[in-house]
Order: sequence, then C-alpha cells, then structure tokens
Amino acid sequence: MPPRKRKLDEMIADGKKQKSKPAQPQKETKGSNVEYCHWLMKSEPDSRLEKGIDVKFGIEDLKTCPDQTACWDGVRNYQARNFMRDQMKLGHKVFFYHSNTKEPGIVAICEVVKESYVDHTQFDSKDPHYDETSKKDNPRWYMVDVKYKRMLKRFVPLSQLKQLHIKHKETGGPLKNIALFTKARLSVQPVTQDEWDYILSLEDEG
DNA sequence: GCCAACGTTGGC
DNA sequence: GCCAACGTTGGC
Repeated sequence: MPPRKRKLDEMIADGKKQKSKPAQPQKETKGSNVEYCHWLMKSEPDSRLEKGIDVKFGIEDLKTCPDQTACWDGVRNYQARNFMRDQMKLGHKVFFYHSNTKEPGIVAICEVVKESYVDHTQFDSKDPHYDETSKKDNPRWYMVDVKYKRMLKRFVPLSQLKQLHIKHKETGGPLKNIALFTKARLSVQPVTQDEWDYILSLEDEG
C-alpha cells in the first residue's frame, strides 16, 4: 500500500523537503540546513477573552505553575506547531516574550523540559482553541513543556529590538533577519545563536 | 480601537 | 492552482 497522502495544508506548512531528522546535538551550520536550539515564544500577559475564556498567561503566571513549568497549549498555526513538534528538544533555551501588551518585549528565559506531545486542548469543546476537525486517532496539534529559568536582568523592549533590526539591515549586524520582524506573526519562532548572544548582551547595557 | 500584514478557506 | 474574501495577530 502506498503511503497515505497528507493533507495539503500540512504539506505546505511542513515544507516539501522536510525529512525526519535524527535527534542529535543541534548545531547551526552555514548556509541552508540550520537546526535551531534557541527559540522565542509569545504569550499575552494581559487579560483578554477568547470565547469567554481568559487567555492571559504572562511570565508571572508561569512562575506560579507547579514546578514553574507549563505546557504550551493552544498553538494553532502549522509553522509554529512544526517547530514545537519537530525541532524543539530538551534543554533548548527559550525567550519568553510578552505580546499584545502596552510594552511588548522579552522578559525572561525558559527551557524546554518536555518534547512534543499531543495538545489535549484540541479535543476539549470548552477550550478556546478547540479544533473539532482534529481526530483523536490522528491529532493535529502538538505542544512542548517549558520551564521558567530566570528573568532577564533588564527588560528588552520590542521597540529597541526593532531599532536594532533596522540598523542591522544596513550594517549586516546580528539582528538583520530576526524572525520577530521577518515572520512577525509566528508565535513560536527560531532564534539563531548569534541573535541569542546579541540579545543577551543587551541585558548588561545601561 | 484601528488596521496592516498575513495565514486560511473555498469557489472556480 | 489561483486568488478573493475572510479571519487573526499584534503593534500602535
């Protein structure tokens, strides 16, 4: 029997040449085949109702979770899902980003403490991210667990990152292609080693 | 609250 | 497979 064809949307979102890669030490290589080991994940620190349910989840909410760990449920975008499902591995570092708030920006560092598993909220009709088209024998959405590590010494606002991004496009600096602006609407984004190091260096600025 | 950018859906 | 309409994201 031929392999079952996957749905078109998933093919597109996955990219056609995405072969399953062995889970091995992540390394950034020059050129095409980049494997990431740093990430940025967006979450909303302010209350907002979605289907009558508050989706607020800021860094202070993560800190109060058991073991300061939360499952990253509710992602309903294929690209973001694929990063979580296929590429986010134990020990990977994550910038925790506050979005849709007065002062958007990076607030903290987290770590992946559980690799991808089925997002249970897709089957929960009361959940704001319920997906009635997803079947239990073939789940569509996956998540990882993320654990709080530490606050940044200094909040790094989106406005500063944007200034630097614009400047670096001219100068060829490390933030010239940062996904925060080149793939602005992705809620789970890869961060290169250079981007990570550069943003961390901003912590120590006056 | 506005709305630009962009992802998704569905008719053809 | 195109593309218009529609819905969502998220900065401002």
